[in-house]
Amino acid sequence: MTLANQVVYFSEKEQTFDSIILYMDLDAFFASVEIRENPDLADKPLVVGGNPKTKQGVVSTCNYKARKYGIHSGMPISQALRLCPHLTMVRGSYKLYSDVSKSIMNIVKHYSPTMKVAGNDEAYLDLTEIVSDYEEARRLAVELKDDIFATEHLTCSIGIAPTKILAKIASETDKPDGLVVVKPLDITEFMEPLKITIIPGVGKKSAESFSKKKIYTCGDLAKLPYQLVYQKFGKYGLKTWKLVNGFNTENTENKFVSNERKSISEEKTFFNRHQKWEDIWVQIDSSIDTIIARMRVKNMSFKTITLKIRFKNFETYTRAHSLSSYNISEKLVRTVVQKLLEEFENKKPEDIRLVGIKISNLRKIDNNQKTLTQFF
DNA sequence: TCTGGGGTCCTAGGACCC
DNA sequence: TCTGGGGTCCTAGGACCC
Repeated sequence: MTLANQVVYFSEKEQTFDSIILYMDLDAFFASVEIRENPDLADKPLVVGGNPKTKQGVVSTCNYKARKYGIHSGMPISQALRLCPHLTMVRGSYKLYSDVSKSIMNIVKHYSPTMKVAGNDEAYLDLTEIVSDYEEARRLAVELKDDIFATEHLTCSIGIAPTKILAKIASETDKPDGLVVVKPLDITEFMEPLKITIIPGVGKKSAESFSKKKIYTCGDLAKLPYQLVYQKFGKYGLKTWKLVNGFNTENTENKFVSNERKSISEEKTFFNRHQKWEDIWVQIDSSIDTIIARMRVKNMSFKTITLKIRFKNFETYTRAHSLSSYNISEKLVRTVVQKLLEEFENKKPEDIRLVGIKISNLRKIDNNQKTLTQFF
């Protein structure tokens, strides 16, 4: 299809903003909790994650002192140590983080009944029905920050804007302990100087392809004709173009509907690498156990099983099989995984770096239906 | 340089059906 | 001797997020 035939659709909804959204993000969450528990760490560059003894693994979170050295989430520990040899490392107390997170989300909940928790350390609040304007929203945000600090001694950054994505971007521009409000009429001016990578979803690869067209900031993208953007970067590019030009790219009707879980998975990396097939099967069985247990707690059933294998050269394969109907049997998972694994049985088990199991195509088990079948 | 773990979403090709 | 078109489901891989 040629470009001339392509229809680009701008709806009326995209031109209107009728919501006020607050986004809250806890600052360097895991690292901040560690510092709260052990104040001696406060003045040191600190990372949570990885194995301090073997220096394997990656950075999960780091404090702002560590970020000054160029350290960031996802960076290999060995590289972080090269950037900062006197780095302090802790393994992480994930149960504690989860408890603190729950406590904070409980506080946040008081500020609006329409809330969406997005991970351990972030949440969106719909303030549309709660406040009458952006100034009132700002005052509410200050209150929320004080509330969180008084209870949990942690700081957060807040963005307020007419959509979730803009509120998130707003919060990113003033960290830590920031508060940024972007009103509908200020969107394009606000976006213009920001780096294109500030947009959630624009990662390394997208930034690279944008830079080939001399696009580095949101303003660079905004200036281009949308036809060209669509041609070069496709659907996602066009959506990004609309965003930086101040269009509303969000579906306002169901923006706070909490979505059902789509998959449950577990994967494990072998670090010592002397495993035999037996050891790999021990790991697989244990993963199947936890996954099925989690599925049962959620009262769900599955249709698709996926095996993931990564070799030490980082070559990664996924093999999936879908059943003809929904199922809950762990035995069946094992049988299917066994079949899927056959393809790799001529490989050396010690060359395997990671195995993962995933169930997807999930469906809630209908309790009414269950009781009905008891009668018939 | 060495790359965790739990997720979501997107793309592209192929099978199959009407 | 030339093979439509739309929809749906499945698989594999990859980008990205926290």
